[in-house]
Amino acid sequence: MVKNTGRPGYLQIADDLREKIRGGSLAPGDPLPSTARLAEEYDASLSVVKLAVGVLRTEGLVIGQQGKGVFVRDAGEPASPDELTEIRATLRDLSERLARVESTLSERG
Amino acid sequence: MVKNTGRPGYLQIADDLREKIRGGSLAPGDPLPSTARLAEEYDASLSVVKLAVGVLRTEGLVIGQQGKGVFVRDAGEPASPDELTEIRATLRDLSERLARVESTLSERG
DNA sequence: CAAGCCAACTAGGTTAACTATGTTGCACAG
DNA sequence: CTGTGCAACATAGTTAACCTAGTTGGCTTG
Repeated sequence: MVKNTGRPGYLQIADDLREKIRGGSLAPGDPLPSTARLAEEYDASLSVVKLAVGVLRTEGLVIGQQGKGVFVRDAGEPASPDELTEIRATLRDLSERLARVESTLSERG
Repeated sequence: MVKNTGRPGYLQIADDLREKIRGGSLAPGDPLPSTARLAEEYDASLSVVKLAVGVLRTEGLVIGQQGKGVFVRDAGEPASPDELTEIRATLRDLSERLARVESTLSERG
C-alpha cells in the first residue's frame, strides 16, 4: 500500500487516514483499526504506523486511549490553529515533492 | 533537565522549545541546536529529541533542512475562513496534479 | 592557485526490542 | 451465581542501531 514516491511511509499513512477522516469514512467517535491491524493493511512496520498515528495525534485529529484504541476527534472546535498547521504541513510537503519532480525533469533535460 | 512528571520527555522538550520560540528567545530564522546538542542539553536520548523536533515540525513551528539544521519558521498570520476554504481547494488541486505527474514519472522509470 | 575529494557534521526515515499501563472478556474457584 | 484472576489485546514511551542524504570546510593533488 505504501508506495515508493519519496514521500515517507508514515506520512503516506497519516495522509490516507486524514483523508478518511475528512471524507467521513471515519466519523468522529469511530475507532481507527488497531496499530497491528493498520500495519497489516498498509503492509508497513508497526513502527511507521505508530509514527503515523503520532502525527494525527499531534494534529489533534485523533485521540488515543490507552488500552482501548485511537478515536476520531469531534471536528468541531479546533478550527483555525490546527487547520493552519495542517495546511502548512501540506504546503511544505507539496513544495518538497515539486522540487523533487522538477529536479528529475531537469535531469532528463 | 527532563523531569519525571508523568509528562513524556519528548513533549517536555517540545514544550520547552515551543516556549522559547513563542517567547522570542528563538527568533524566526534562528537554528535550533543540533539534535545531538539538544540531547546533551536536556540529558535525553537522541530518540526523544528527534520525537520532540518531529512534534514541532508537525505543528509547523519549525522547518528542518537536511544537512543544515532545524530553523524557526516565520510566524504566520491568522487567515479568514474564506481564505481557508480557497486555500484548501487550491491544495487539493495541486495534490492531484502532482500525483498525476509523479505517477507518470514512475511509470517511465 | 584551482579543482575536487573527503571527513565531519547535519536532519530524516525505518525498524526492532523492551517497558509500562489500561481494557476486556473468559474461565475457573468458591 | 459471584468474583477473582489471568490472558490477550490495546496505546504509549523509550532507546538504540542502521541507513540515506544534504552541507561545509579543509586538505590534497594536479
